[in-house]
Amino acid sequence: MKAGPDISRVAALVGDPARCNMLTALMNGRALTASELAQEAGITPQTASSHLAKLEAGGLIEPEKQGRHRYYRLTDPDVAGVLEGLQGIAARAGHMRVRTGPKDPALRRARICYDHLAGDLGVQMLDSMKRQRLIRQTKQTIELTGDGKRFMAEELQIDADALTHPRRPVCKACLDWSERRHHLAGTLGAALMSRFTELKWAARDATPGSRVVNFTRNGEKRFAALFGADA
Amino acid sequence: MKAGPDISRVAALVGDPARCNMLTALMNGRALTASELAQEAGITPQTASSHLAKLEAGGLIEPEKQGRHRYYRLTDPDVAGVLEGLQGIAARAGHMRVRTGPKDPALRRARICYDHLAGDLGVQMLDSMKRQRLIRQTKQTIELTGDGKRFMAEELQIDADALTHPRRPVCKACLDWSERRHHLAGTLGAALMSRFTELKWAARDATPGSRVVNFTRNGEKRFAALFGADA
DNA sequence: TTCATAGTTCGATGATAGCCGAAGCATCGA
DNA sequence: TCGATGCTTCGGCTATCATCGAACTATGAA
Repeated sequence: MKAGPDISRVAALVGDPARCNMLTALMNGRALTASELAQEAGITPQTASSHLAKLEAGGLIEPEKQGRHRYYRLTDPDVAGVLEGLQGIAARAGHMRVRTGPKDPALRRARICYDHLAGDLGVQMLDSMKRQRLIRQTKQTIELTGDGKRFMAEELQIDADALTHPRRPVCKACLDWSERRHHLAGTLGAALMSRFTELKWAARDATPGSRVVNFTRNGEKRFAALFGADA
Repeated sequence: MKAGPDISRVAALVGDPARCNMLTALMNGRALTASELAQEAGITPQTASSHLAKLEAGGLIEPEKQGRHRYYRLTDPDVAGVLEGLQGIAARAGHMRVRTGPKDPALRRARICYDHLAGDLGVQMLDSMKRQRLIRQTKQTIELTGDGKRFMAEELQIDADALTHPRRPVCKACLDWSERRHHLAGTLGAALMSRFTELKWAARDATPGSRVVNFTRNGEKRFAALFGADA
């Protein structure tokens, strides 16, 4: 028996399916209202209120009052990091949630994972980048090559050297749950996603809280030209 | 309701106090028998057996049969990483375990966290570096100063400019659970640890899987000269 | 003021899951 | 072969906690 932070209390908070759904819904970084979170978790507002109070007391989420709404967001990127870590472990153990309701092909195809592109297209992009030797990935490391830097600058006007960040790696392999393979996270992953948005190749779905990313017809073509299966 | 890795199942495993005690006991990297873990968690062997089966099914621990004993260890450094992350969040929220009795003082004093120094000495080092203005840390950022670069080059023959890595920041503040304060991670943290090893100031404990770091008498003196409380 | 919406508090209920005693395997030593 | 030890399975007890209906507070709109 050792002294230390009481992990189990925090973990128990995440351990309830309803609360976990709420947290997962917040992983895209946006703040959601209590009602939205209740719906997301499939529970009544009363129950949600109780859960939200517990999550707040546990330091996992922070409220922000705005009019008669109460917006909640994850306290901290560290919280999102732990949740991602749990996702990785769960995926490896083969514990996937059973899909209920209509399966959402749009969500499988392209969605936001925190701030970068995930889903079929996200995985496809990283695959293509490796095939084109823009990114080199070994078992332990993943990094942008010289070719990759040039490519980012010429094709997408992204200055890779400007992406270094003290608390975040430029490239990070993020396990994609729908594909069970990696897609690209890190500051480069985020930069790519925001460039796609700026170029109006893609936009986040208008539905509040949705993580779906819709590509325009033109955007899909330009994306395929750079990162298509034959590129 | 979305599909995805079932975080809540994994989190619920950690969320039970008894199981959490077991996992914490395994965090030093050593493998323990079922009985030892039962005692560690303060429960009977029957109950422990049930918990261990669940943890194994959840992919958090792995058994190794040896005679009539069954040794368990954490599946993976990733698991330890998630546990450390949870510890950080719990510590920040002020949720500390009440049970005291520092069973492994060596682990508290100096241990490996991934590839860098953690524990009392790790925290002390970062503190000292900030006091000497080798590192500047704001709420959001942490970076090496000019003085810091010179110090690294002159005192430890570490070329800070060579430490830039596409996937990893040079400096990163990592929350230390035993001290509830930050220690230094990132490529610089790793470089320092490997330099200490090269200089034979410190070595990882010989026990397989152990995370304890043992400083030599001379190493401790040299370390204190650079990063001591009065330096 | 009056109504509507967002959110919370309270109390009762019911299911889940941790817990242990007892008994059952499996392995080791003699 | 026998007994001792380590561990697991089974069954029943109990406590916890998620859940919802109903009632309450607070903000905003008409």
